[in-house]
Amino acid sequence: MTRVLVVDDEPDFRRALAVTLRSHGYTVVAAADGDEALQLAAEVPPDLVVLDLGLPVLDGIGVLTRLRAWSTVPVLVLSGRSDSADKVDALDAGADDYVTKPFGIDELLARLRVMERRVSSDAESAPVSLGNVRIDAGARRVTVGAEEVRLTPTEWHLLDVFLRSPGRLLSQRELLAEVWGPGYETAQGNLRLYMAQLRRKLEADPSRPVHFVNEPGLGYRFQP
Amino acid sequence: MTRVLVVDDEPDFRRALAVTLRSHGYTVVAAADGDEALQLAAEVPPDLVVLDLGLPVLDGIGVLTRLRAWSTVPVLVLSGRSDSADKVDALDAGADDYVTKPFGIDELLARLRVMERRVSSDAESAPVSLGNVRIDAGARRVTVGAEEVRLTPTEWHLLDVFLRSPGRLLSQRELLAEVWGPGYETAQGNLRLYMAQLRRKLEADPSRPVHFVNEPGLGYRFQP
DNA sequence: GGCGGTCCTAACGCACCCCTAACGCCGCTC
DNA sequence: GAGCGGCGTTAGGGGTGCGTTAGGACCGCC
Repeated sequence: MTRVLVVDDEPDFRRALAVTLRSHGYTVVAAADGDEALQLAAEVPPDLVVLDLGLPVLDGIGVLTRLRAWSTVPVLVLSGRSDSADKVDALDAGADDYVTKPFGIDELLARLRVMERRVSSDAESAPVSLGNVRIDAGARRVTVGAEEVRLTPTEWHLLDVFLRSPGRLLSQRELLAEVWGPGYETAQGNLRLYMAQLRRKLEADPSRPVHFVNEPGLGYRFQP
Repeated sequence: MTRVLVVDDEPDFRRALAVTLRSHGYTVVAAADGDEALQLAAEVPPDLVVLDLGLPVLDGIGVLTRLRAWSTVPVLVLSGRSDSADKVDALDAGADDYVTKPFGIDELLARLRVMERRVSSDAESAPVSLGNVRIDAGARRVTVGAEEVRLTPTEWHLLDVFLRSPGRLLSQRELLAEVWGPGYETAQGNLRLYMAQLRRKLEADPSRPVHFVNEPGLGYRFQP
């Protein structure tokens, strides 16, 4: 299920858009202003973002800039202004698409499908096996041999990030920003703790990790 | 240099667009009809495609469909029709963006930059091969033959600088300033040390370097 | 109110990485 | 052939990052 974050300050418009998106199979999270949007995006990272430019206090470009500091989620910008300079500013600030109000809902849905294609082509979730450890991320289930192992929400969150980029080295900044949200990039002790937890539960010999390897000074790598 | 394939049947428009794109640093290949476009795309795969929908014989949607059979290159569709159904058709057929004529050239360029961002972020993980040594800077991973070689943070940092400018001679001042920061331009012993480390880990015969060559009195050169 | 579970902070060894210094070698200059 | 500067190599000490443990704060549930 694709999760969409809708950011717009007009309650009626926001609600109408949310209803339409839900009727087309999306899971919708709505925010009324920039701060709420950033907070929601950090707590439960969405798959797509629909962002209105005309927000009070923190405007759309501001939201986009701060979001892009740690996230690469596709963002579709909505705006009442069709001025070319506005479009260029938003697109160069990190937006993936720009639609001017009023717009046809069919076009918006089609453009969302384009962004969805890109996301889903990256993420494919099939069960992973490490020796006698089986990880089924979709079903939120881990079994070691015959017996089941329980993971806490934070452990799952961390494991998800690794499953998304197998073999790649993930810097501590990336991991911290992804799991604990932006602003927690300095809580390294936390990351060390949960890496130990994952290893204790998923590695055959936790003191000699094979699948969750640390590269000193760089970060951690998940080896399937 | 980003390669753009421009497909449009109107010679004047095609030429004008090509000139504009070239003046903004793109390498442009132009095609006047669908068959020529597909042939060119197959011969020398472009990084981006700008496709007019109103082509004779094989129309834009047809080109898009055949292209998508084997290529995932980003495609920006141009069209004189602003009808919502046309946009939906093109986007669902595999287009990444849809711009209606007449359009502001600034907007088109901004939208091309968006697609360019995506291509370059994917191509970030393009591994480099030196003999039986494989360097994947994106995944932070180096393998010599079958076994993996670990590099320290400073070694990676230094290697990154070389990978960014292959074949170019880099002065010691440049290297020192880039890796150790400005002010460390005199710590040449340091640089010699880490060059030795890189050679020991990446050269087949470290005492006779082939890829990391010193030019006495000048600096070092990376030969892929 | 008691209790199990989860999450976070702080502190302590230990290993490893980075830097400095010194020495031998080669090629260039005179 | 002697002197010199630049380069490659080795060894050792200081510092930092990592794994680990213990303890307390917070929340939901019985």
